Amino acid sequence: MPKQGMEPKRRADLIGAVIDEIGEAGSLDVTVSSIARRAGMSSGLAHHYFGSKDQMLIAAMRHILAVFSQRVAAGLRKAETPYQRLCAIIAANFEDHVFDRRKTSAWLSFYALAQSNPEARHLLRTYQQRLRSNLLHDLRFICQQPQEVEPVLSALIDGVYLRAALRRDGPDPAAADKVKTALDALLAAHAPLDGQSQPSR
Amino acid sequence: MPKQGMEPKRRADLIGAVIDEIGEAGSLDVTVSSIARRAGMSSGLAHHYFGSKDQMLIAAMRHILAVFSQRVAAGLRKAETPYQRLCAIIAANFEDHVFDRRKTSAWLSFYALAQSNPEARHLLRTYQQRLRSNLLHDLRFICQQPQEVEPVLSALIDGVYLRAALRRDGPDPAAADKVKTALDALLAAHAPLDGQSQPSR
DNA sequence: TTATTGATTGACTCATCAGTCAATAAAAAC
DNA sequence: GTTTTTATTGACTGATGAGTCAATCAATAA
Repeated sequence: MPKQGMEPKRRADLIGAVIDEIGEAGSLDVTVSSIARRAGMSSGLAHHYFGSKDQMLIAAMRHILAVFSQRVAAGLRKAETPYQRLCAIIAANFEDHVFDRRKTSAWLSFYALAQSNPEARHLLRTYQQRLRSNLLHDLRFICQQPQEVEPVLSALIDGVYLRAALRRDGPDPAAADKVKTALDALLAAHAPLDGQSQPSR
Repeated sequence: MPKQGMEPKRRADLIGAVIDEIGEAGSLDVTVSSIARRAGMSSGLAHHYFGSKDQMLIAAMRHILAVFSQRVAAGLRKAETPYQRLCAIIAANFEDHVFDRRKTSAWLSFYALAQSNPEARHLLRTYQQRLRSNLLHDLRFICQQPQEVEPVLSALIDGVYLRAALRRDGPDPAAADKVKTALDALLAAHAPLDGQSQPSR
């Protein structure tokens, strides 16, 4: 069995297993053994590659974040106007790739983890900053007080995500629309710079 | 020492200690012994009164919720117009009584707990339903699509709370304002029934 | 006084689990 | 063919912690 170059595959398998286990258990109370078993290896090997359980959790969090970033980037590439770009960012949060039960469940647990684990907290902050700068970039074009609108939009995205994740019945098709409802209202209230960039469909 | 009628005080002390411990640890990984020690009694006694650790956690959650409800009710009593009532509901979420570090920290952990513990999930749902019906009651007076606006407002409150709680530096005075910003924008966009009930200050 | 009840302790049991380690096996390098 | 490197196992250790329980103690009721 022992072939060379196993490391990347094993790491990937373990990360997948971490997400599955957390998603299924609905908490971080999962054992290294169960994770390893699910990934088809011994607990010793899991430790061999990740060093500690915490490192596995962090790696899983980082992975979810990476997939998410990738989806945002893909969405942005297709968008043309600032308004479309904003919609793309919003949509990315609730896309099926991102919003599957295992991942949302894990994500909620990571919120809790961020309170006690500095590395997890740092990752969360990174996510938040990226979201903020993405939103601000486009808001500047179509809104007079981007600084006021951005925090509202960010919080709303997280709130809608949180609630949908807690409901636990898969992707909510209306989720992104709720955010857009608010976005439109906020844009209307915070006078756009001119008429052209309005909800250009 | 053994006096009669200790139960209510001991239960209250334990609940306080649970919140303190979770707040300090930033996670549900707190031991019954440490909770009991903080509350000034033995671990055996803690079990005597609550039966299990989970029951202590649930009791603490219920307590936080009860305090919150009470603060909402107090706020509502002082409000007169529907708009003022909405503001009171929003403000209650970020009041100092409610938004102290120990409690927000515990609350985040409860979000995670709700994923695996049915009783915790039920409590959360109760909170959400109460919030919804409170908001809807007043939105009906000053908004044409209360059904559309309510979920946005609810999610926004949770999102702002979540983010402020994660930041971990005490009450954020601007938190409630963020929600009100959105509320005003939403009200403006979803045409109020008439002119009178507008942001009547 | 005596019996009963509720409060209280802390030692004990039992289980769980993270992390270690020595041993093995296969591939690759020489 | 021998050596080195890497993958891999699973038994083991040490620690921790939830929940139990028998025993004690004091107040109250009889």
